[in-house]
Amino acid sequence: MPSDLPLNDQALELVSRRFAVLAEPMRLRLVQALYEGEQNVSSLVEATGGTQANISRHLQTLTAAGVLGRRKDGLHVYYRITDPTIPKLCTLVCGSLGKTLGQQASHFGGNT
Amino acid sequence: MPSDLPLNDQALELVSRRFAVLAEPMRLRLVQALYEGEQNVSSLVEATGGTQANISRHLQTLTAAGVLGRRKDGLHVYYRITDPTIPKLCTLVCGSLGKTLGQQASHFGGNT
DNA sequence: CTTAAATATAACTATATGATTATATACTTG
DNA sequence: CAAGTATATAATCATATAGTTATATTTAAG
Repeated sequence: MPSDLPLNDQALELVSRRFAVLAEPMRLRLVQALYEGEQNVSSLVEATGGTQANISRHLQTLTAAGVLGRRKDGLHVYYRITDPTIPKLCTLVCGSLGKTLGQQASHFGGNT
Repeated sequence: MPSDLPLNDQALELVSRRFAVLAEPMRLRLVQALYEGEQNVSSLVEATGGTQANISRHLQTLTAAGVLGRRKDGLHVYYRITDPTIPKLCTLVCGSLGKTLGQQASHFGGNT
């Protein structure tokens, strides 16, 4: 827990950038696909339905932000989630949206 | 906790939009300022150092997203945090960044 | 060394949005 | 109703970035 609020300008910039990384549907799709474990780029392209170039760019964004890690094995490059807070963040947001939207969002709350 | 992953396209859109709302330093500054309790626009303008028009726009964005609530009292409009997950989200991100950045981020971890 | 496959990068376009300036709206007081 | 204050909105500009297409890089195999 941050001990001395308010955060200074640099800190706010970093926090907002972290949120921005998660503010794209395709990147969330990639993160989701990696919940089960590491996957190479081709698998992720197939899993997400994106183009190879676009997926590669998003993977780089996620990796640069420290969200994902990269492992190279021959021709293939495997990505994995390295920041353990990512699933927690997504879960928190899903829960919040589930409450806000109520039954319209059956994919969030699991409160059937 | 989401019971049936992966989230569909609409859900991903909503989650990413929620993250996007928090992906701006000025909006985080507003949220921070409201940690202590509700404040009117003038106070928030002063607290954040922004212009009145810009603050008003950001407050509208945050309110439309369900992050803030609005209460009108005469000439003044008071905003408050209504989504209890917001502080938790920020705390999670701060903690994560604190670990990643180490001592460079004395404003995150409070680990002095 | 050549070919092929997996991944990354560059160049470009389109779109979204943050900041600013000016103006409008809403409310209070006299 | 007139004047003043608090807040919101409109119009505009500048910038960031997601997606696409084409090409480059890396590695393995023959």
